Amino acid sequence: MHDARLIRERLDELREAMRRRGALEALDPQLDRCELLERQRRSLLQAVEERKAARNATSQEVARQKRAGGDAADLVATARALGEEIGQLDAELATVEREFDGILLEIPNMTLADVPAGDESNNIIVREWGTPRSSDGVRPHWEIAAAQGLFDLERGAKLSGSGFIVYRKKGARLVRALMNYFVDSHVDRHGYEEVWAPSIVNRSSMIGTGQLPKFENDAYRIAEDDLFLIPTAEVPVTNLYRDETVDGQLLPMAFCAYSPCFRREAGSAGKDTRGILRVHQFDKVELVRYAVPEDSEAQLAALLGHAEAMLRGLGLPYRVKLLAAGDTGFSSAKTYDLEVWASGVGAWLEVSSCSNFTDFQARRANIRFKPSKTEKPRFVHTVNGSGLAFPRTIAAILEHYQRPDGSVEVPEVLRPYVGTDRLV
RNA sequence: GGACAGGUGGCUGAGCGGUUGAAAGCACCGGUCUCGAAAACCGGCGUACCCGCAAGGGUAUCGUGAGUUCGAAUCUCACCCUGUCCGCCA
Repeated sequence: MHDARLIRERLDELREAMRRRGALEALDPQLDRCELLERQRRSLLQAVEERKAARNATSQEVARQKRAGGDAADLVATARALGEEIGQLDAELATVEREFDGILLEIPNMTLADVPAGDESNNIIVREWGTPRSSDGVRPHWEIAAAQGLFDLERGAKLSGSGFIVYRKKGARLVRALMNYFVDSHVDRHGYEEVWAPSIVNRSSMIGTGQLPKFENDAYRIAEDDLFLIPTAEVPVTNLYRDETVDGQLLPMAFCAYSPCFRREAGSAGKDTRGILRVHQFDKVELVRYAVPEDSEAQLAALLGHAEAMLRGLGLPYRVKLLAAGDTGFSSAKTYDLEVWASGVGAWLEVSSCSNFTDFQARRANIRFKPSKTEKPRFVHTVNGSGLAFPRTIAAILEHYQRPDGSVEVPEVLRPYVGTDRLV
């Protein structure tokens, strides 16, 4: 969420930011409306506060006179009249604020200066690592998996519906291996605090990180309790310090959490849905960092490096893509996608999305820090990214490491976890 | 799920419906003292928003939301959360 002052003082800047996202046309009427509401809000606020001040003074006078044994009937009448006015003005103010906040909650973050403007055709490949394997003679992961019995899509569909997978045998083992390899690496080598958080969160948490209110349809909701299945561990982990002020000396803070992720993927049927590329439930290890504003870009670079280290460790060729403003997520100010090369599918698959959210989430979730004993609290910057998402990583492994005999070589770093050097 | 108890400022902890933004203590900040520190003493010390160039002024805030009242931390209702006990259970 943006600072309401932005609407009053830097609306042009906000407009330009929306233009860079290609969202200005859609949002311009809302911004105009916001500007009007902001003015109305202030004038109503002044009017109502003036009357409240008068009422407070009158009430004090009533108290004084009653103590003196007097009759304050006329004062009480004045105060009551003020009270009625206040009631009306307060109601108007509430209406204006509700609409204002409603709009503000649905305006995306402003991207940083070095993010290219425009749609995804303006994305920039920042770097590539490794040598993509030729697709010649490489079978797609779903064929290999079927041959080896690694996952069971049919029975997943029977249990839950399409888009739910049952991993079996070495497939299941591979999931567990990735979980341990990723978490161990980030905790032991990259200095993250290990976190194991709830997979179900409340509405406030979802608003805090920006999933709500705009994207409620994308989440699984437990209506009875108004709770949501998390689409990523980013939600519970970022919200750990919601409505808190942390000691500035503790920044940066770094958290690493494995979690299942649940996504309705409403409206995305048919898009990259083959095999395990887009499913309703998958597993992911998430990295989250809290930073001092001046340091958030450095923290993003560090986090990106930690995610990249996983792909290098696995020996999977990948590239780093800086997303253009129009391709950058709602809450993000800057995002790098990590894409792994899947030779069987013949495509680059997104396995991580590393973002700097600046103070956008912190303002929503009210996460602040005190720079020093004497300074006022400021909003932290939040940074996060996958390190990594499992299904596409598994797809890439199966394809990159497949051998002519149909078996799959287990990446060196996973062998201790998988227990073998070949999936047969 | 049931029965009690309780939610006050960074912490502990007072608070007859009327100068209570809220006693007191601790913590913290500034100062005096000291070679320095501690102790002692003096002063300060929440947050958000509005008006104002500023000085300053105003409003709100005692779990959340409604309500009663001229006036609510104090009364009423609903909800949320915490603790204890019972039930159930991996």
